[in-house]
Amino acid sequence: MDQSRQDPAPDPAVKRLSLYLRQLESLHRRDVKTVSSRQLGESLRFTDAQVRKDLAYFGQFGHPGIGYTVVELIAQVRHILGTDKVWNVVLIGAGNLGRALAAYKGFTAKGFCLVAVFDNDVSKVGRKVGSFAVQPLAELEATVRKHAVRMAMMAVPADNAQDVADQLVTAGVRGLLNFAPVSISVPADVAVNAVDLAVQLEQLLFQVNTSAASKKSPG
Amino acid sequence: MDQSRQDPAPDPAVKRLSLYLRQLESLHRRDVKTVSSRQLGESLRFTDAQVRKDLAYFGQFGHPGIGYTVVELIAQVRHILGTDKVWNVVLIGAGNLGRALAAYKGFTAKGFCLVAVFDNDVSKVGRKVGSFAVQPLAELEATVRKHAVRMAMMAVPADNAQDVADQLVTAGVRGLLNFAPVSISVPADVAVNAVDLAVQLEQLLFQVNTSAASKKSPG
DNA sequence: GGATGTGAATGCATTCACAGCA
DNA sequence: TGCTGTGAATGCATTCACATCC
Repeated sequence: MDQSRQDPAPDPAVKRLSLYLRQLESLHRRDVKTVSSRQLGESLRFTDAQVRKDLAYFGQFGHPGIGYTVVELIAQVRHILGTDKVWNVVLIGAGNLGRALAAYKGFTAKGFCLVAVFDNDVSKVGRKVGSFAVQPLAELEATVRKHAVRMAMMAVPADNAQDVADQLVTAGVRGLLNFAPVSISVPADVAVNAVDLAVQLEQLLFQVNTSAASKKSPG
Repeated sequence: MDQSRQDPAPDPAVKRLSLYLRQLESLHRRDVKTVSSRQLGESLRFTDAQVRKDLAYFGQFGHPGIGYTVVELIAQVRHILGTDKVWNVVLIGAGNLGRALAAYKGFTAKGFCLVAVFDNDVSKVGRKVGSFAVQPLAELEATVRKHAVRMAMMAVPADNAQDVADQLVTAGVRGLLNFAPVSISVPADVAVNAVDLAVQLEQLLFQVNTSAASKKSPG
């Protein structure tokens, strides 16, 4: 299906790929035509060797003596990540965070398309979130099938998270972006990516207090 | 200042510490008294050795033959992370995401205290976000000083992020939790932790498409 | 000269395996 | 027996350094 597979492609490299893409898109908006591995890495605080090796896992995209041409590399990275196509997603949870996610422009800019919003709270069902009427979870499976949804964002209370995850898996969703502050269990063929806002702040606090600062998590 | 420092404490271990704490608090709510390294790690998909080594970086908290006593370990981990004290934070950005963050209960549950909300958009200044009237950034420095604020959450547009970061640093803030989809530059003694929602979804997509699934980022 | 791609070397994190204690 | 704490061994990611090409 894809071109030049070699090694299994290390997981940390994939995480950085998204950040490279973000930089590249920024360069493109500023009409920059080519970029070197050093330039691409510097604002992210990655070494040039790191950038080259990461990209080389997926193919040979550079031009010796020149660097990488921005539009070309953008296309390649999008293809690798899969964002050269549009993917439908659903959102579970119409609380404060859920509504913010529904309104977030960044998702559509990356090619994701929200197709429905769900919540089991009867006081929320039927209310509008953006252009969507909140649906009960009973309608999840039908919507997932109809729109070929493979990913869901979960912005639900901790107590409901496992239950909601189970329903999503049953409905056929293959990837969960979990904002609830609990770890959830899913079958091995389902992917989970967790974003715990309080944990992020907690980790920042540790960095601040040890004042080692200016280390990991660039962005 | 703190008890048993040995090695510089590996960064990945610190990231997991927050997750251990989350599990421990959950166990405590269920009245569980003691927990083994195996039990503590299993729902997070960490090995028992990993858990023991991580905790051992900070001291000797366990009881051979028994495990760790939950309340004891909670206190220790909170002390290590610094969440045994209350920390004041400010929020910049009163858009959709900002308002969701302001309302998020998870922060106060961890001991963080939001003390002010800022935005430079004149249409937002003065409006209420929760119990806070949105202030202009001109008032940032005074508020930071008054409440001894060391950390800020940035939920601002990408174009303003660097400018806002600069102002926060000038005002004396030492840690930034950045939700804007750009990398920002700060002095070496300031910590940045970035949360890019679109990047999270992008990385989930890759996992789903390679269907290797069920790997990293537990939670 | 300037830049990529990549084997080799380094460094770091995880896992193993076991001594020691309850 | 059950479990921790920890040196030693393993495995993996990053960095180095250089052959190669524009």
